[in-house]
Amino acid sequence: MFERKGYDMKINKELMKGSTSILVLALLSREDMYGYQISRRLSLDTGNIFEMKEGTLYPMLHSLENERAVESYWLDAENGKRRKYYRITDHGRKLLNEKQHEWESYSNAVNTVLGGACYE
Amino acid sequence: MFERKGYDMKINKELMKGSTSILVLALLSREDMYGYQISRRLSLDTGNIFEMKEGTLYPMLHSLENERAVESYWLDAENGKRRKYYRITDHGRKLLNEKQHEWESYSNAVNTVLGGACYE
DNA sequence: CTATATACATAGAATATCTATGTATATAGG
DNA sequence: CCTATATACATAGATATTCTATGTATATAG
Repeated sequence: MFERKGYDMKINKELMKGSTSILVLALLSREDMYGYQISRRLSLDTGNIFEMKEGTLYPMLHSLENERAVESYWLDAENGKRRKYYRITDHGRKLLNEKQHEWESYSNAVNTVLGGACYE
Repeated sequence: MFERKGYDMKINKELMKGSTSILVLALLSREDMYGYQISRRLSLDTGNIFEMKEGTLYPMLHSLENERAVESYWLDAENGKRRKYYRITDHGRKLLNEKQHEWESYSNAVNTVLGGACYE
């Protein structure tokens, strides 16, 4: 995660904590997706800023399912692979909405503090 | 941390991870401060969104000092207490600058993904 | 036939923050 | 007078999240 190709941009992995599930829920709010697709889409949408590893993504999808924020179903792809699709639930949408408000409060607060920073 | 008074707004504590040191460095970039003052200021500046606990703040100040991002010195206050002030170093300012760029990339990426979210 | 991409999954390591606790002094309230 | 609260520093251990490493399996490209 956080290995930008070109000019080895490295973002502190810890920044990611707590917001990964928001990202996944946001993607699923638009369309059903399967795990591998989610990880690809995240890299694509963010110019490789986020590269969510499978060791992070799959356990998270399972725990989102446990808390009834998403539901899953299997489909066979034309390429011969089995794909486990995830669909967001009403509860999941509510959760996403809450998390988005949290994120706004949080990022505004960080920007407020950083806004006063002095570099020399 | 993250207990907003009025309408028990609770922000996922995990969101904080990785950005706490940026906040501390940003405050110190403007003026020397002591630990207790930093924790108060953070609460004040962010409307109680951030309430950095002492168990988080003091160890972090120590590790920032270990990596030479800050320096400390003791002063006696007029109220009879001893205060350990922290001063940011040149290295610390460089670090702050880098971390701020990381934060921008990161928050832009999150906003990009959230921007496409659909709530019903 | 071997490497790579796709596709799912789990166990254990690493790390950051929190909770809980400790010390000590000053001040306000009962 | 005594106790609670605020100030001010500090550390040990619990908790939680993500990462690393590894595993399975199939299809396709070279």
